[in-house]
Amino acid sequence: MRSDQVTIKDLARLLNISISTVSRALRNASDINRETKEAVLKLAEELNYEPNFIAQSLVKKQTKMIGVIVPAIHSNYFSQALAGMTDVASEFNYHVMFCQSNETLAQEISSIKKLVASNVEGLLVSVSKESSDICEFEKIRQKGIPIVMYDRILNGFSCSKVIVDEYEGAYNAVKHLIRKGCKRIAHITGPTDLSVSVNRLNGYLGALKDHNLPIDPDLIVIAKAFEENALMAVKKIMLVKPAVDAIFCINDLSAVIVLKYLKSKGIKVPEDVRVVGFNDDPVSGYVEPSLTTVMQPGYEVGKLAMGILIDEIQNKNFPCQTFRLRTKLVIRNSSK
Amino acid sequence: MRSDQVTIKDLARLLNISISTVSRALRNASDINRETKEAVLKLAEELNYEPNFIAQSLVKKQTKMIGVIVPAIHSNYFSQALAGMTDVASEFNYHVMFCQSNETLAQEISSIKKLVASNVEGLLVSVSKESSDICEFEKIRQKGIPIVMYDRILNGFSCSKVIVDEYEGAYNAVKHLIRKGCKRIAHITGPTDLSVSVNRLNGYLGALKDHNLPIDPDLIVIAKAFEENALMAVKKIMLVKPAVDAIFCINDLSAVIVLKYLKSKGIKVPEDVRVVGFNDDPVSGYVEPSLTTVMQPGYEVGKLAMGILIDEIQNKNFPCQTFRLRTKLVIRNSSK
DNA sequence: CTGTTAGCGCGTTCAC
DNA sequence: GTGAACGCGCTAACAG
Repeated sequence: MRSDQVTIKDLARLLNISISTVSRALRNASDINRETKEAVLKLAEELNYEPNFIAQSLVKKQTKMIGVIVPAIHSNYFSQALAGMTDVASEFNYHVMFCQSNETLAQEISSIKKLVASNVEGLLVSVSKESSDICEFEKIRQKGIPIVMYDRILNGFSCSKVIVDEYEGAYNAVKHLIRKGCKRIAHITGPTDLSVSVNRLNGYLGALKDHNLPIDPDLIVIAKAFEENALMAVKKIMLVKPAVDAIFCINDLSAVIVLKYLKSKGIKVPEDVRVVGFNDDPVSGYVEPSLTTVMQPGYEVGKLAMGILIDEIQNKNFPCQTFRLRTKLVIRNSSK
Repeated sequence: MRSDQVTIKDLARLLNISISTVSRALRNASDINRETKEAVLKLAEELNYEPNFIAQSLVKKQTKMIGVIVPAIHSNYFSQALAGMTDVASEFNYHVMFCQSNETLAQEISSIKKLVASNVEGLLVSVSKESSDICEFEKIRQKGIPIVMYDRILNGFSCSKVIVDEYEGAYNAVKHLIRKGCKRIAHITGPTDLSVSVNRLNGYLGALKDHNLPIDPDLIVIAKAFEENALMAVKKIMLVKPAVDAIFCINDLSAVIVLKYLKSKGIKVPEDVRVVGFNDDPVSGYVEPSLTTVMQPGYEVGKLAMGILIDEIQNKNFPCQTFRLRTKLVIRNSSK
């Protein structure tokens, strides 16, 4: 912090008036002489006066800073969300400080502590894959710091939440496959305790059920670490008899691996097997054939979450609501 | 900011000692009785005391905050850099506040002003495609706020800089093609006033020259908006006689489009034409054939830039240096 | 070793 | 309308 900065004290001295008068003039208070006010403003302009944010924070007890926890910044989806957040924040004159949890609980906790110690006025968090304990978040709330969870939420924790309707997204993806005539639709899912997995799996199951298609447990394969286990999953799926005619994958990167494998085996997509992913990762537009996928509105999630949080900061005692944003099915060649 | 927070005042009152003694105990000062210190620490622990960062900032005149300007957060390269920055920052107990310029000068300037008004101790900036004026940055420097530029730098502005040796990266990519026996190597470049374009083009030219290959102007095609014009560029290139046997593209997304086009025309990669991209975007591992490309160490750029900036903040009058990080050629199937 | 005093830059009473 | 005085939570200089 530069020490040569002009302060209201300087202005007061130069104008031969008191500090508090300067303060009033600057803050556009009501009971102030027009002339003195203009004089102050003029001098402030000339001297390039800028209020000291830190000092203001100290006395007003508000930092205008919001902390954001992101599992992994390099994820396309989360960086979109972050973009939405920063856009809204700057609109309301808030700043965002963000930390990555890198999907570990330890980093998540230490990040939260750092942000809180920096006096953020609110917290936007998407929990790591390891997180399931709400007690750390309870502590924060007890300090009176509002929390809004986005995307990866903790069901046990009561706060406003912004999520994507993954159930509907998965449901529509599978419905699309059914409409295309698919009858043996496999699903590559993730760990059973991850909400992402559960929601998408349920959407898959719901669509099959609503269209009177039997549910074959052999067609549901767990890829524990998503794309890292997708190859094994697709191999397993392709051994099942009678043969599948579609594979709905938990995310795009898994789907890309599936596409590669099928191609290597001479299995034609979409003619023999249709494939659908989830996320609308940029990659899905580039693979061959291009990948049908479920678009999640990351930017909108970020915008909405930040909007809600700022609301909660400004009017305390906001009701906890859960907002569910809708996905969009992006149909490309892998399911045509 | 919560008002119910425990302060050193509370601790002092409860222990019947003075505020400054508490402060000393907490800060682990030398001249303090072991017993009183332990008593303070114990009570602080019990009451869950946490120092008020804002108050500390005000008196110590340091906010421990660093501002980062990123052209576009969703770019894989920049999000990597950001990750590197946050890692180093947290190691040194600094926080990062970041803003996107979205590649516009207006947003860049307003972001900088915001960050400065928030009393960041230093600035890490990668300029937008529109920026060429150094005067805004001069103003910041005059306030005594150190600036380090990374990746997209302004040559006219004197400060420490961290860049990637794109010339060498391009040179090595083309050299690799030459070693593979290519003799008619085309290049899809970008706008002539963009440093990215210039550096990579020069690397291309240098490699041809050093290997005594003629430079054919017909083989150098400008794709003004990179991938958006890549299709036109490759079409043009494929019309040239004698036919090309390799295409070196300014970035991966352009290269992917080139691959698609060649495939659609029944031209085999790498047998008929070899293709190389730039960036090592995740997409390059997924396309078919997988794409040879030049990896830029984004994470390292971020780490180094943040390290230098923190150094400059801590010891004023640091010499301005330019660090040039090396790229790595990632050889995949498109050039095998 | 400890307490007193004096700020950091600003907002907010309260008299005048 | 304006100024003096105080406080936000903390550090630092100085006595003792």
